[in-house]
Amino acid sequence: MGRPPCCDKVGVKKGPWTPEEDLMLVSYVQEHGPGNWRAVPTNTGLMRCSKSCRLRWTNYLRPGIKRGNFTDQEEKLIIHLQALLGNRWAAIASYLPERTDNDIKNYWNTHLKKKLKKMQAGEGGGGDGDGAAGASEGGAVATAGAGGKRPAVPKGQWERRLQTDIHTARQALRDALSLEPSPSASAPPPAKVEPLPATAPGYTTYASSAENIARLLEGWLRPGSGGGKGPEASGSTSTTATTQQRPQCAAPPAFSMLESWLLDDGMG
DNA sequence: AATGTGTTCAACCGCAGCTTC
DNA sequence: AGAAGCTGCGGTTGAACACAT
Repeated sequence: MGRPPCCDKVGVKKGPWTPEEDLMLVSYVQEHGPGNWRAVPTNTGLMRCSKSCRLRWTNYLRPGIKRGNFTDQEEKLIIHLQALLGNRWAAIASYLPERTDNDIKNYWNTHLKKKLKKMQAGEGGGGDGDGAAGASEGGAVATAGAGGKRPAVPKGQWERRLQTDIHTARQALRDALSLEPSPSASAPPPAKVEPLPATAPGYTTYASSAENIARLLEGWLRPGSGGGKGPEASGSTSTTATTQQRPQCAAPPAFSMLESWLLDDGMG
């Protein structure tokens, strides 16, 4: 088992993707749908390993990805979910369909960790105005299992645990929102973040071209649009098993929708 | 203006689970 | 039933950028 053979091959390109490579990947996925990554380098002529292609697609090129600053609500949701689920970024990302697990992970490591530490220090460890702050360290370990790798939960139990997770997440979100009533419930969804302005930090011409590629796909993405091969196709091609399937290319629901889903008592 | 330090984030690595043969 | 291959995940790294001195 172990590493896919492709990663051992010499001549496999590494490092940042070029716009040309992005274009090749995007057009391939557009034609065949995501999945069967093993075939991508062969069929596209990309000198990348399948893993790299998949990563590039899911983290950057996949349509529907929101880039730029996290909103307060997203931040809050992440904090709570992290406290509940631990470092299971993919699971957390499934609650934020517009964000990638990598993004969330990075945001957690660079912003939220520090923020929570500060908050804890400021509160002298007592108050727990957020509730999640305290749980974020210990709780994470407890839930995520040793080492943070996928928990060794037997099949079936995993599903049940996921349901519990969802339930707990709802509870937490409800708590979070009741602690600090957000305007979003009735107000326009705050999640709509404009593409980074060209002056924004971290914005490069390269990023802009990738974004353009993603934009090109918007039409293809739209359900019912002529293209045909869209998210649905991806759903069918991707592996069937996992119970925590991310809503991969599905047109991302508005954040308020997600909230209402989480808060919806009737479900489950 | 030049240099040093800190921050951010895209990408890589290795492991583990699932599927296929 | 077992081995091999593929995919997905989380941790980590390092280059690029921003800010401070």
